[in-house]
Amino acid sequence: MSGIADVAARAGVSKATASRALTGSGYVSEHTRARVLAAAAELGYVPSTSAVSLATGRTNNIGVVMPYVNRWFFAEVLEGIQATLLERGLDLTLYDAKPGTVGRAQIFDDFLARKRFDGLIAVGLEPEDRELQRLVQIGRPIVSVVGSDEGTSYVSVDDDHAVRRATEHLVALGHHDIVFVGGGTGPHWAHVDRRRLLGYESAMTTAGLSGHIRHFRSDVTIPGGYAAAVDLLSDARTRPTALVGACDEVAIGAIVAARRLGIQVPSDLSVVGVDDHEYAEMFSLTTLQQLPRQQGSAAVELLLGQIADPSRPTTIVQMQARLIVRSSTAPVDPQLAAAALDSAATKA
Amino acid sequence: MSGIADVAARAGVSKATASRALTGSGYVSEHTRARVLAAAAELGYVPSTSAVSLATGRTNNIGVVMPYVNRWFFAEVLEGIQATLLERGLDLTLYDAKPGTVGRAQIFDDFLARKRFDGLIAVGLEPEDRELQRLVQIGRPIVSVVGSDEGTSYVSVDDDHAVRRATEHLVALGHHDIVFVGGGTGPHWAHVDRRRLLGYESAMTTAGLSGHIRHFRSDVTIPGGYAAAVDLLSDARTRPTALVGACDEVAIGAIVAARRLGIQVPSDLSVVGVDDHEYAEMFSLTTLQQLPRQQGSAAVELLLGQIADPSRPTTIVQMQARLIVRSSTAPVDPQLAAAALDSAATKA
DNA sequence: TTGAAAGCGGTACCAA
DNA sequence: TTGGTACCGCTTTCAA
Repeated sequence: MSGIADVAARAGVSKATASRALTGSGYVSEHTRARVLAAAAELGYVPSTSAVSLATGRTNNIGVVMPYVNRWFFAEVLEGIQATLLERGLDLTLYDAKPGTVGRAQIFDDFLARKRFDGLIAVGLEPEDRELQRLVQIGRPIVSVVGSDEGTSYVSVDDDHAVRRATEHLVALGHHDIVFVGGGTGPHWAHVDRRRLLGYESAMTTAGLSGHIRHFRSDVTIPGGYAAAVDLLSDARTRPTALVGACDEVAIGAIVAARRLGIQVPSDLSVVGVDDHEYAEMFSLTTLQQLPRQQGSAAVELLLGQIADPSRPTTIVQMQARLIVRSSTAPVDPQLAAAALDSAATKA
Repeated sequence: MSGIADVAARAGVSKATASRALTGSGYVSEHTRARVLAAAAELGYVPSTSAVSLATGRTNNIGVVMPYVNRWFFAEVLEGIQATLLERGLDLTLYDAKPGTVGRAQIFDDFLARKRFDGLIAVGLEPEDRELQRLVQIGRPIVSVVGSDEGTSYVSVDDDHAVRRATEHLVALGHHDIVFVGGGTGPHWAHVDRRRLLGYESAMTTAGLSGHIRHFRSDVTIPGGYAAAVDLLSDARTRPTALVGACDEVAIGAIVAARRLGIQVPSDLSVVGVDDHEYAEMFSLTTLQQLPRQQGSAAVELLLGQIADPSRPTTIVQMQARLIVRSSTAPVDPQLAAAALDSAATKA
């Protein structure tokens, strides 16, 4: 528990000089610097973070706010952030702000107001107006991951492009009956899912399949996708030949459901997701890979830049998802396609 | 950005009185207290955490160290911790210490030494000796979740009991050929898995089935369980009639593998896990439920107690897992049992 | 019951 | 290049 005064005394210099030597700011002769460093090492000196913060106004800590930590995407982003901060010697304070909880209100009203951080990373937050206002009030740099239009810098994957690409892949395989699954089961859609739905719709329209546009709501989890797919696939008459999951979790749930129902993937049903989830490989899932760790990492870089120079303009980092073809997608079965045409004809 | 001096001025009292009124320590008349509180509210006063820490020596922050944040159990524990800390108004600093990384060494050598926390919760850390030493050096209260013998307080589920119970359940259904899957694929077993293996072995021995004891190594993840099960189940001659997963992830992976191989669960193969993972329901998995959130919550309580009164003795909270029977387990098929007997006879 | 003042452990300005 | 010293913002004796 020795302080800088002890180090200074041991090195035979003043506190001021010791501080300069230790922080590397200001003039210190090589000789004294060495003495001070040695003394610090001998004493096992560790600066008091609160004293440093109080004196400098910097906390060397970054706040991370996210609504979940137990979903793959969020956990990955968190690990990416953590790893990058670690390299920079910065701490990370986590705020778990689940929508609609008192805890969340408390985080926005009390915790964030304490400003125990130099900057904030908001992951998939989708703040309400009141919350957004709070965020702004804090007056610290903010970077969002999967940001909506918060007027802050953000990094995210190009959702429109990703799902468009996914849909095109299915279209290229001859599919027409392609349904989009996701969006949650609550009253309103999550922004990400909304954007992805639009990507699907525009790809369908471009392909001249606007008449086939169909979406089916599901929680964006594996059990959610499973439950939705059981509903969606049970009736052979309305069963699509292909399915786009709002994310891999939904897609995986759908694959599990299909198998349970005796529907072969990909011969009876093609499935594509977005994420490249850790289980994607095991389920041979064709997907659009986004790299959440890199997004986390990029968010840190962006934020640190903003902290270093607050006048830096708001920046957007848009990453492109990459198509990974595994074996959950296949050319549409001619018979199925014919059947679909028939039923379409019947309807008409 | 108004400080306590502003509040004091506005309330027409001294800083000292304002501080007393705000923190609720020491004598303050009702009248002045009200005035101070009102002034603080009007100014939107928020105390500077670094100043408070510097003056009191308390950070109002808890450190959490865990090797993963993207595995179900850890994420759940983390959420439990977070929620409980939130209620208490405490911040949480996360340290993601992956075994064998430079980041981990850095955490132990630099980050933890900064002591930016009043206490530490270590989740499934399994520290090496050097690390353990560091932990002790810090001189702050520590509580472990899934603790090994660190000489600290800890909370965990009774692994031996859980797996014993799981095994007994299978034995009661007439199974003899029961294999334990887990332990990771690395050079050494994780402590938890080791304890669980022992529980399995002792249950088998008690049931007079010591000759049938068999374990199969697998990463404790869904893909890990899947891969292991594919190996284990492919050969019909060595295929067990029942399987105990070191955790639900392994068990779920095994179920997925079995289905892929055309092996019916539970008629051809009974599977039981430990956890009650969020996917357990969807896979109808019979399991021993442990409640990681509650473990996280209990860890916080324990830690806060220790912080409030450092002389408090080391305490162990051992939770009991509860058997939840779903439909991944069934009485052993008489034919399979007979076949197993035959092969045993052949071997003998 | 209240106030003055001395820290808490650093940083940084200014003078030497 | 170094040292003295005034803060940073709050808590906490101690005296009034």
